[in-house]
Amino acid sequence: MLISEELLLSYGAEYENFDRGDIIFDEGQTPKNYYQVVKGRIKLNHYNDDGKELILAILERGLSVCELLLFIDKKYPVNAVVIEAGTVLTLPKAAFSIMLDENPGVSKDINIFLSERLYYKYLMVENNASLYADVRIKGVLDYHKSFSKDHSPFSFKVPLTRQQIAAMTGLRVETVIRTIKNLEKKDVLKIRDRRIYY
DNA sequence: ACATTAAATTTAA
DNA sequence: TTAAATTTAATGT
Repeated sequence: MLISEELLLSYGAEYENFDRGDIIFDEGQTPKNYYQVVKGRIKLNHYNDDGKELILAILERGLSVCELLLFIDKKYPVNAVVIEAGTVLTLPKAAFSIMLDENPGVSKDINIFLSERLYYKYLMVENNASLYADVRIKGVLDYHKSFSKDHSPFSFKVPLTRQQIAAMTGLRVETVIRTIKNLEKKDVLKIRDRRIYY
């Protein structure tokens, strides 16, 4: 949990429910709120000129949605779409700012969180520049596993569909499927009931 | 080595 | 019971 729910509520945050497919904000809109996922999952995406989807991030419980936009005066570069129904805590930008002023500890937590995200973003970009599909896919898997505590092999049940992995790596679903099967042969990951364990 | 297209099958909403 | 996701195969770049 990035910021405790009690603290957010005390500054006027409100719970909002979303269904699968709902849009929290669109690309080009001006950020007005701080959002924190309480339940469900949200993807940040962008469609390039061919109409191909690029997924920038998938956010789950405890994570905030594009919080970096609250510190600068820019428009959203991505859409936020709900992929698993749930609840989001919403706090207007002004109240968020006051909360930070009055709670330096929270401000520091956000710094750490942002730094960590940026660090893994570097790794993702490096991996995605690779010519090899397996390197790109492993980059995504490592990135997501970095959120889990257990680092032992095959302990992490990857919460992504093949299509989502494809949209994050810029590969085709079919390539993702073949590459994942090769990685299983090489004992890099395991597949049980179609789910990937890494 | 990967993309594209098409078609079949499995799974989830 | 439709829609979405996964898989295999054939063919193209």
